[in-house]
Amino acid sequence: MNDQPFDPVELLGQRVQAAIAAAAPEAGPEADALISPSKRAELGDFQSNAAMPLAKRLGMKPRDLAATIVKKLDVADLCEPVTEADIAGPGFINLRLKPEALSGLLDRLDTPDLGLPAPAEPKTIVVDVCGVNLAKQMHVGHLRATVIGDTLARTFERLGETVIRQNHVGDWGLPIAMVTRKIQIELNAGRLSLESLTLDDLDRLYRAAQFECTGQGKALEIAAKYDLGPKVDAELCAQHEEAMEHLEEAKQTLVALQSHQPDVYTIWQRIYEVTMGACLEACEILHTRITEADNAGESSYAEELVQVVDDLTARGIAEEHEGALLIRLDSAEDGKIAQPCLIRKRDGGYLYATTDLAAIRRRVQTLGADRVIYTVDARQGLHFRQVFAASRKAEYATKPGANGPSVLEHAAFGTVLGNDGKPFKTRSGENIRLCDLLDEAVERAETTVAAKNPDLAADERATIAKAVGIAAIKYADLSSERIKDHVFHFDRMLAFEGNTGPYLLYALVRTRSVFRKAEETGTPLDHADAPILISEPTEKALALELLRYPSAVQSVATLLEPMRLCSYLYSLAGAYSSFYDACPVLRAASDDLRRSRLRLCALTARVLEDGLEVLGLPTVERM
RNA sequence: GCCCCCGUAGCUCAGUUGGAUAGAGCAGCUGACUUCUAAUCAGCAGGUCGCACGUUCGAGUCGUGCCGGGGGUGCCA
Repeated sequence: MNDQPFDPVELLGQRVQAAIAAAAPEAGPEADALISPSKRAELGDFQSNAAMPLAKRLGMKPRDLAATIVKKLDVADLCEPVTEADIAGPGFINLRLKPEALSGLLDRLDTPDLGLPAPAEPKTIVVDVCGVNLAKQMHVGHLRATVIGDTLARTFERLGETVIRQNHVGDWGLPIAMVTRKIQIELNAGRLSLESLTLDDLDRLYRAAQFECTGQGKALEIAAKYDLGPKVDAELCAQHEEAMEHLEEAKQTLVALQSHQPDVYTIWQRIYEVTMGACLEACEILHTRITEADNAGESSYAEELVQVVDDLTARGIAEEHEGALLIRLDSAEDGKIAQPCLIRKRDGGYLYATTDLAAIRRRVQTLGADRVIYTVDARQGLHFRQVFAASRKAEYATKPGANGPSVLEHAAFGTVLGNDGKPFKTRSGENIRLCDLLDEAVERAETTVAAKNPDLAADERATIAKAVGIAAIKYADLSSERIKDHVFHFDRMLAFEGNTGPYLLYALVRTRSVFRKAEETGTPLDHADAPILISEPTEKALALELLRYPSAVQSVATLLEPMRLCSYLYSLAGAYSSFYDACPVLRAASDDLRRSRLRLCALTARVLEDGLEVLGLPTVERM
């Protein structure tokens, strides 16, 4: 009974398609009806643009074809009569829904799943999120990888797919060995204790270790390049030798780490604990569903790298070049890539591409991914093109028994900029700690909440501020196109006006407050099965907006653009605000009208709630 | 050098596979609160869609070439 589409675009699409088939059989069954919401509300609710491209293809006059389509069109149950007068411009066909048809469609949307039924055969989607590194503070880049990744994962969960989040923690390799060694030295010198180790300690020591082991090498190169003289060279050479010694020790530490030698491994475990503790705390504060269970760090692939490289060598996928091992991609069918994918260094060490190949193998072949999505900085673009092509060449991207490779996608995001248009950093060029950023957002939100609503008790105000601050910061990240750089601007995201998280939270609060008020005043609330009456323009606009919800969620999944849902919810919130302003609900002219409007409010509330849940924004009852 | 991304109102951003008069918000201006939360709504003003050709009945959207900004580029991750 509910198998008919409720989405007017789909429904009218079927009818127009049938009309096209009757009007121009030679067009073929694949002819698209090209239905979209009308650009000009005064001309109709929906329009079909099908006649123009089709007429071109068939060598007909578009208006003539449109006239024939209109003649064959059977939409009497849905639309106001469609005549030649509804053909406009070069051949647009304007369609206007009958009010009772519109309320019928809303009835069909108003089900527990809100028009998004679970698929018969769920797909398995792996989403790579977070991208944290051991011993380093999280910053705005991690914010994007975490927030966008989690929202994409939530979207697929909402659509009923099987979702596996993977936190590919950078927890292995030489840089980690360097900091491990550094901490070992500090411990032995009594300057540090494992018990009281903090992420700030780690962050500081990580950079110190980097500097010790590599810092001077670059300086020497520069000195040589600009010929700074023998004294500078000698000085730097001495330091360089020292760095080489440090590096050598770090390599030994790496070997010790790889063989799980207890004294070193214990330190590594503690580093892991401290870093991941902070990371998971941030994930929780950010209202994501990322947990410890999603951890699948580089260290978890350590044992697999030898197998992978042996396998690739044995099958001739990888070849040796000047002592290094690489996979050539310049003849690959799926996009030639000039730069080969390097999987083993001359010194025998593995690279991050090696780990990523092992990760694709596990994700597709063991976890069974039909689609793997990487929410990672756009600057990694070439790397992922290489790794994706290499894994397809090696058939690691193909599920056992499958015909072709699973879909591998880099959901690339741009850089977060400061007000000056340069990457978002402190004046001295340091990364700003994510936890400080979140604290500041919540603090600022609390100030505003206190100003707007001074009557709130302190604890409720704190709860609201937390939700508003986090919603603001997340929404700012989700509401523009992923690939574009975006400017981080506290005042704008927390302004509570315009296209912001707080505005959406407020819209939801307003839908809820109607029901609270109704209860307070003893107004009857029996609206569940009330017939929806569409009379006022703002009611109609709201109804049309509500019907777009399922396709908005779908488009996030297709395009991997949470912005689609943000725009939709913003537009829905706007439609609701206009409706709320123009149409009295509790004081409506009749009981029927009040019940109809209450039902519209309830449906709006459910769609808003559901949409905010998909985005992963926390909500509140009052603001 | 080669490759990728971005360029739309003063600012921040939308603009579905090419469709009607390029849309929001902020800032500016004008109205609306003894009223279901004004954190709102209704309206005004604001544009050489980086530039130039091309394809098309039709280009912000597709193609080519420039200009400007950013990023990447086989032994870091």
